[in-house]
Formats: sequence, structure tokens, C-alpha cells
Amino acid sequence: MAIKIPSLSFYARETTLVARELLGCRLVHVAEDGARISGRIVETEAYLGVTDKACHTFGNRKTERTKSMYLDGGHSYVYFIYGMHFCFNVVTRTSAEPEAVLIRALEPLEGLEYMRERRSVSRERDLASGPAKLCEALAIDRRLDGHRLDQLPLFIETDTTPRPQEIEAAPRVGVAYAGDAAFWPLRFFLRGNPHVSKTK
DNA sequence: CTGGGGATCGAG
DNA sequence: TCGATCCCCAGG
Repeated sequence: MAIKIPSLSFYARETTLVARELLGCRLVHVAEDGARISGRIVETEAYLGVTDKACHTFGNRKTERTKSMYLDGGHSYVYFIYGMHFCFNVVTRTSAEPEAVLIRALEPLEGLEYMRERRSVSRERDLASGPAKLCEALAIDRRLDGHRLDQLPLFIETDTTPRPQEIEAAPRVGVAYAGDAAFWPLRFFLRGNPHVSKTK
């Protein structure tokens, strides 16, 4: 299968569909020295905008933090959480529907030594098996908030396409406060992949 | 201005 | 199970 970089129209579609189709794609950050740091996306979560109590734009909230959610699909939304971590999202649909896909885990593919320098763990499966872990491994921080994901230095390539039966759905992690939405099966991951995040 | 809480992680 | 660590944002 030929590797290509999806245009913004790929991201303008229904958010749950994008969340599923991002599985198997490759997230790439090109470092300042030109080296590629990348991993295969093995876990995602869909956040469905103004009617989704777990989404930062629930009720049409538009603040300094969430303004990237109101960009067109295909931009990044990077936010700071718990006083020390970043999380990386791909914005979907249009500026009128502020929805996004949280990238929750990667299987490291390129630049593993670079990742190990940034992360104080040795096991490969600990490098990027969580939303904040992968941001640290790929050096994604607020400077990349609002970035277009069809351009350097951070972009997404198509890679492998998982078979539908390899994709498992489950409730999202860490959103118990969100009422009914806490039970919506909007977390998608590759069944049995060791780089999927651990949940408690 | 204030303060309660968070789409997490890793040590113990 | 819990602490780290600080920004966000609703409410007054």
C-alpha cells in the first residue's frame, strides 16, 4: 500500500469514522536535525463536540485553550493537563462542529533512541503507550497547537490498514464525570496490540 | 479574584 | 493508592 499524506478533507468527515481510520496510520514529527520520530497509531478516542459532556467544547465553550478545536478538520489541538502533561488531538469536521480525535497510543517505529532520551523508561512498550507518553516521546507540546497536519514538522501518513475485526471499541478513559457520555463506546484500539494504554 | 478539578503518569 | 504540579475556567 502506497504511503501518502491525507489532505484536510480526510479529517472533515464524521469523527468516529476518522477515529477508526486513523488506526494504523503513522504520526511523524521531524526533529530539528531532520530525523524522523514516528509511531503507528494503535489507540484513539472520539470527542463529539457541543453535545458531548466529556468534550472540551461541550455547550459551545470557546476559550483561549480550546480555540484550535474551532479550526477546520486536519489541524492539531494540543492541551496541557494535570500540571505536567500534554495531550495531542486531531481536529475533525468543520469550524462549526468543534470535534476531535485524541491520539492515545503509538507503536514506536522510527527514532526510538530519540524517544528513549526523552522518556526515562527502557521498555519499548512504555515509550508511547499513553496520550501524555506519546507527546513526550515525540516532543509534542503547545508550540504545535493549531498546526496543520499535512505539513512539516508534524504530519500523519497512511500506513497499514487494520481489518475491521481487529478494531475493538470501549468507553473512553478518564471521563467518569461526563454522565451518560462516559459510557459511549468511543475509544478504539487494535485488539491485542501491546502498545495500547493500560486502563484501571 | 478565587479555588476546585482535570481526556495522566509512575513510584511505592 | 497517591502525589506531582499548574493551568483552566465558572462563578461571585
